[in-house]
Amino acid sequence: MSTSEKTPDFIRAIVAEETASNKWGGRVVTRYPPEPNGYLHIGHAKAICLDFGVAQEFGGQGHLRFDDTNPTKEETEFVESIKADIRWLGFDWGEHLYYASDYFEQLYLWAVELIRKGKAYVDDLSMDEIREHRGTLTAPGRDSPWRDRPVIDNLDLFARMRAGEFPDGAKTLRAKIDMAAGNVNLRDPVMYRIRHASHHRTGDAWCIYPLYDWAHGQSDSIERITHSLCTMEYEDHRPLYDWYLDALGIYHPRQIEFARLNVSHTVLSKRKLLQLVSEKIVAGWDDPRMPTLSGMRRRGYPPEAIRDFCDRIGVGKTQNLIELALLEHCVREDLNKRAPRGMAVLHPLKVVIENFPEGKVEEMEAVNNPEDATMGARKVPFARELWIEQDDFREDPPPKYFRLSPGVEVRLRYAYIIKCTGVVKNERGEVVEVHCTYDPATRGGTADRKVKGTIHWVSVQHARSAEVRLYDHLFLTLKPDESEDWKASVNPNSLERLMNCYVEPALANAAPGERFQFERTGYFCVDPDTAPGHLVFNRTVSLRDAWARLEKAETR
RNA sequence: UGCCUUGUGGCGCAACGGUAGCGCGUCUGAUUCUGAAUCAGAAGAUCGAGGUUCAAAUCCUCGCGGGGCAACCA
Repeated sequence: MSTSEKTPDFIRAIVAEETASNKWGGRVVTRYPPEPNGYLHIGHAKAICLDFGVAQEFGGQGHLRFDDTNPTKEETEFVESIKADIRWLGFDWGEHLYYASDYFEQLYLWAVELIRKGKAYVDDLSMDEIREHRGTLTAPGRDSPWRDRPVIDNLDLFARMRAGEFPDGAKTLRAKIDMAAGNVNLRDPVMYRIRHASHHRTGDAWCIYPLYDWAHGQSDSIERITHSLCTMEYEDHRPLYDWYLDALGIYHPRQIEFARLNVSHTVLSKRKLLQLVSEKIVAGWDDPRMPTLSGMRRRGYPPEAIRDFCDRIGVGKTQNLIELALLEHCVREDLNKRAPRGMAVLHPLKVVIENFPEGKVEEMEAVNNPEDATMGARKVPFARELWIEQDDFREDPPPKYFRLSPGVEVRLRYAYIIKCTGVVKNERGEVVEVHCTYDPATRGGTADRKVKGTIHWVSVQHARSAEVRLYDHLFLTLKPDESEDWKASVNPNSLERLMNCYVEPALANAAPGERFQFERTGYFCVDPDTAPGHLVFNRTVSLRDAWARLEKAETR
């Protein structure tokens, strides 16, 4: 609904315009082209939502194409995780699953064609020599001594490169463009390198592999992509993208670049993410603190919320830093209307209701989701001894504290109004038990007596114990990336494991992946570490907490 | 001292020569058996200087500032 009223971003505007002018014969075809060398993260989600979203909105088709041109870095494991993550996000490539490696033969033929046209040559320069000849950002490069090798020799040498006659790095195939170009990408870019390495899909069929620039545009062309959307760092590559297609005279898609996503309090570079995992700063790629899709899934972020987020951040060309708070807002908004409620006590404190008969149990009716009546209600057992949150009792309450304290009344959610009559302390003077009396006339729903506070609880004898993992920002700083020593700002308290929590019995059989709102504390998701007799919940995101703000403001 | 790109509230995105608007965040207040949600309201912006024009965020100059690019990575 919101999208229909929103003015389209510049990419959708271009697509709409070109659709209106029938530039592409009524087709809209996009592609998401990951390299299978790592896990997908929220930044990739932006690109995926854009690529598949645009195709969907214009009645076109989105392709998934693995850009697998570098056998030394890519693995099947990543292919599978990427497919799973994209499906989980909610997108479908239908029949259109492709691999750049499927096009190796065609690419080879086209390379031969460029050689014949005098637009490519075999170079004997070493990697270092090529770099040296390339010049610098401000100084032009120099031609390779092999640049004017006769076509016939180039043809012969290139065939022998493919045949495996030369060792790794001995020769390359280069496009003959302009060693003095201001755009460094145009200084005779390498098209093929020799790598005697086996590829995750083509095995040992090849020992020469195309580079990104040579593979990408031609793959787009083969698939008859209309709009090839990529991030800004490829902007300087567009002239080369266009050059190859024009030199070949084949179908020519339009490349459009947009700014990649940056999110506060985290890092989104594959290298850094890998470091977090390999240095065991986090538990793995799917650690709930990670900005990976697998991490967010485990944490309990719904795919709908992530898509909504990608929708709201927009698409532009300027450098951006999206506040994590926006993502959290999207998660809360989605979960608020869908997550069933439950009561759980994270930091337990025992309450004894002195005038409630020992051994007596009452069943209280609790609404499953006040936002959605169709989700029904459940029974919650109530007895003489209860667990409440330590934060919900203060022996010496500060001003505006609406919860339990000596002589003060609060409502127990869905149950009775109770009044604190006294406390029991241990030898260290800490309150270990709170004594109360209840008013039988105030049972859930009946009495309309006003009390300032309502707190949640769990019956001691019916409680199930659980482990709860609380997460905070992985980094303390807004832009950890900015610092050379980015790991210094890792939040030492980003994970807090509470081993001694109690949840209401209705939650006893929750299955991994199920999401709940624990009333007054936050949204939680059952972790796969859950085993029979051992419940584990991840806090997806806390509820907004006006009291915490107030208290924080007072302290300052 | 090359090439490409970009400057609108704290953050992100609109306004395409005609009253600068939206979302998040922040702050009030109402309401509430979740200090949640919801509702109402507030504060807060066009990088600078010149021009063109009745009128400029928008067009033109000149400054200043961000980002990217020199793998046989993608």
